[in-house]
Amino acid sequence: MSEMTLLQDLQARGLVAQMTSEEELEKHLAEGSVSLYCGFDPTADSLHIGSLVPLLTLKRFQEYGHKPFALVGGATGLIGDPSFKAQERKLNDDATVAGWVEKLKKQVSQFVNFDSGENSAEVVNNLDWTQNVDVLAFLRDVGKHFSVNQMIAKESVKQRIDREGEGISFTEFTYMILQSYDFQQLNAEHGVTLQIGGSDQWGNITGGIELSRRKNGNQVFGLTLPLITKSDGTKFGKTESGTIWLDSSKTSPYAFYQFWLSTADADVYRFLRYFTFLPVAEIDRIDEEDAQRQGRPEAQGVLAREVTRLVHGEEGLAAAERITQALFSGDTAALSEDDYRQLAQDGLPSTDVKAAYGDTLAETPLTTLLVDAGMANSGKQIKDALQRNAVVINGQAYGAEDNMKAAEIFAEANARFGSYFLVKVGKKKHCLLTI
RNA sequence: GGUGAGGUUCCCGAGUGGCCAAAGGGAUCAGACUGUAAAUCUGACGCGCAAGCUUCGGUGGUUCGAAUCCACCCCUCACCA
Repeated sequence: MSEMTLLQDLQARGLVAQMTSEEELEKHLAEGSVSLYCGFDPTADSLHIGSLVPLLTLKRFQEYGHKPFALVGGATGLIGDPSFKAQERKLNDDATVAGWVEKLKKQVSQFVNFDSGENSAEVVNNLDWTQNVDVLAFLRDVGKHFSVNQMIAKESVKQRIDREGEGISFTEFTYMILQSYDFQQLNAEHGVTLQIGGSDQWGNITGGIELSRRKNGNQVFGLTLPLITKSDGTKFGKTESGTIWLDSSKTSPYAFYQFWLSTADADVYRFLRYFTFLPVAEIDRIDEEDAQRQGRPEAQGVLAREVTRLVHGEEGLAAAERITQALFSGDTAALSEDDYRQLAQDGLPSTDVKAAYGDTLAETPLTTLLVDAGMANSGKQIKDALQRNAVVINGQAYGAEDNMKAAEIFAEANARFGSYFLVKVGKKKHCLLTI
């Protein structure tokens, strides 16, 4: 890491979408430790990888000596951010949101350091300063600073206002004011002078800058991160099996690792810049070397390792690599009994066939059994796979005629070490069945 | 409150009495080719191994037969007040 400033590093990584006055921000950051914040709204019981860039960016700031505040939106999560959302969203009830807040607090805490003296991180909840504000006071003291004319001109709500067939409720429309109030409060109470967020947050951030200037008389700054896009135009962070969560009980380290490993070539070097702490020069070197080499690039492996380590630690990474090695090396016969036991513990989906079906195993079609095991969404998919010899159990491929032969297939004689069956459907889906 | 437009299978979107489990596209899954890529080609794609079963906002009705017609209700949007 040479003489690069934080901003230069962020820019080299493509991590800056917009910011307020580059020169002044650069100067401000050079003056000493800056307190900054980023908000995370509880919309589920875990964050997903969409929040990873902001989380890692907080960490990047902290590594440069700044003090990060992770804000969990106990209040804003009750309202719902309309920014660039096509539709009005359903409200979640208080208790649910409160539960999510607690989980997010823990999750967010993994990424920043709470024990680094002066610039130790803090976690705050905007419910703390909003729940007791009374409506009239809010309207008079805060609302008065916002012009509806300006608010409806914001790009982030434009499509909801202009577009045929959609609309926006007053509740969601007010979201921007709440977020602005957060910034102003954090500025007043904790000396926070910078807010970062996704590029969709720009409108909300500038609102807070304006409010801090008017109410606190302080100049504060904003910086947004780019929307993560994929070259094929599909949405980042989703796979066939759903969202990639940061919580290991929702997305296992193995599945997480696999997600990154399957990053498209066209995206992988960009993602290395976004999601890892590897120096940009190092990433460029990997890019060049991959370009020279025939066959499989190295970048996906590096990306998967780095990000899995950041989110799930060395242990999670080791588990993910163990499973990957076992399943994709092609040599599953070489696995020891201990290895099989380890696979299940490491997060390879597993089912106890005997416990689940017992005597009815003989009448259970493979289609049902494998759907239950989570290998497909419907029996049709398994049927299709069977017809194409894509169902492989302990190295043996089965066809459509074997559909009703579960009892024979899962006989003890066929099991590895008397109880394990490694099932593969297609090229990438695996699970462990035991008897 | 008034007027108008709508609510179709994961998404978009056709379908206005039988030929509709419902066109087309996207997404997704599987196969070939590969690098656990991309692109391309092939097949699948409501549920069910199958016989068969259940869908077109909801409820009732008309009809031999309804996603399609009628009534009421719910929801969304736009404009007007």
